[in-house]
Amino acid sequence: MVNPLKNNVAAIDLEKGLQENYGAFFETELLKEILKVGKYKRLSAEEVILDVGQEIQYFPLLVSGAVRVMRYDEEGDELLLYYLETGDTCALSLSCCLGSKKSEIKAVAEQNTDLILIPVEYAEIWLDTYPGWRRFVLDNYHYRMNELLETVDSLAFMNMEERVYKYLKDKAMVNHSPQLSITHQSIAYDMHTARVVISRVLKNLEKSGKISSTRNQIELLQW
DNA sequence: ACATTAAGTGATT
DNA sequence: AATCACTTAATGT
Repeated sequence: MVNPLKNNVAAIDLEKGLQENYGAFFETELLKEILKVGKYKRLSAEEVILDVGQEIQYFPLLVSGAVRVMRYDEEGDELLLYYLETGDTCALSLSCCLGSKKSEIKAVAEQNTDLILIPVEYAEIWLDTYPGWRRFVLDNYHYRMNELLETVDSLAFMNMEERVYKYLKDKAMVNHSPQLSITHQSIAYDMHTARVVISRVLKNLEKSGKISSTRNQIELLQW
């Protein structure tokens, strides 16, 4: 049985979240359609939204929070690709759905996150019917591509210390706080390297006054 | 008090 | 920059 009260609350959240974050870009008709077919969803931190090999059924619109998008191999070694923040969507989702392919990535909630889920069949049709939607999807594609290039650049051209520092800055950015609750091990995981390497690099960053750190806690002193 | 987990270090490749 | 082997420090029960 669906609880009508709970449903009602979700409906209000959906409308509010939609208006605040997307009201400016989308046509009124489109907003109405989204209200009709979109589903509101709350994710708690570290909840897995999508995993490799999963069929993509929904197109996500971030309303609050952040999502990290990562790649991993057979041995479970991971690499962080980029974050999605409020007002973003995962453009990869669309390219996947169009070819009805399975997901190439894993998406995990970085914090508690609210999103609106659009069934893919609508997302595809709207490309033709709403210029605002098309613009939004293409822009997002562009942003994600740029972030991916940034990640590739950091892998190819930056040394470990620069990479770790960038990682910390990005993380502070999406979490809106220079204080990060994180272990050396989990950084190593995200950056696909060994914990000892991270520990040593962090020590250097600390010596040069860029961060301060204690167990499970790193603070960026300038960013 | 003891076990577990996080972080630091020297030596080697 | 990665790996090994080990130590030390912080924390949970």
